[in-house]
Amino acid sequence: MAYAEVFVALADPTRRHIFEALRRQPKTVGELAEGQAVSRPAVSQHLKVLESASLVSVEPQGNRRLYSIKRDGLDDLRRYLESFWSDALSAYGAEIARRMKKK
Amino acid sequence: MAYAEVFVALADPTRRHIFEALRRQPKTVGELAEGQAVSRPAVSQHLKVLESASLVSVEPQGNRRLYSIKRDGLDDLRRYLESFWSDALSAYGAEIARRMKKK
DNA sequence: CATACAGGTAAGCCGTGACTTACAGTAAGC
DNA sequence: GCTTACTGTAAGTCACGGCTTACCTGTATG
Repeated sequence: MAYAEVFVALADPTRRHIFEALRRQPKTVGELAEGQAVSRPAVSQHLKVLESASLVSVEPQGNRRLYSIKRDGLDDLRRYLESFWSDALSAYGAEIARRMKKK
Repeated sequence: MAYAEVFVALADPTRRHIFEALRRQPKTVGELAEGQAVSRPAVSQHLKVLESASLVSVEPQGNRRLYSIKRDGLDDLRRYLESFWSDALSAYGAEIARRMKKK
């Protein structure tokens, strides 16, 4: 059920921006806040949500905290989508079969 | 950018329930409302959101309206995830290379 | 036709969440 | 040690979204 948290986390535009800013390389909170339209505390709060959704991880480095994308954070969501895909396929097959019967 | 709407649409638990209720077969609004904890108008409003996110489609049948899952509705989201996956892979490769260099 | 049924829409309430400012804590530099 | 960066947390504001009730529309049915 972890995909539920992922949906909520990535539904917010600001949070997606932050998440995508981490695609290239890890960044500190200050660096992340520069690229965003909101204040630094707001970024901190968003990072908290992203972290509890297992989408990012932190590594304290002295004074600052380096955030980076958690590589397997999207796996649950991916599996969720896969299951829908197979369902859609089978439904598609059923529809085909139904139409062939009709003819 | 259609994945943004999908994130928002599926971030709500009730909306996910409705969406998943349509996995098996198409249903009318009344049938959907039975399986949910909320009122029928609420279901209608959720269906509106799901429809504008291209996740479901409607087919009026006389008195009632039959909702069904739109098969390619999750494609944009899927592609979005794929791009992250390749990014994560390359980042992983870079990390490996970095560590090998260090040794 | 008139009545009932199925569903979309309007209006209003209310909780939640995103944001800001202000404050607290910890590491670094002089 | 004292000050200066870097960050997390508290408190409070405000808008938005999800829900309900009430109402309106259109289709079937007697």
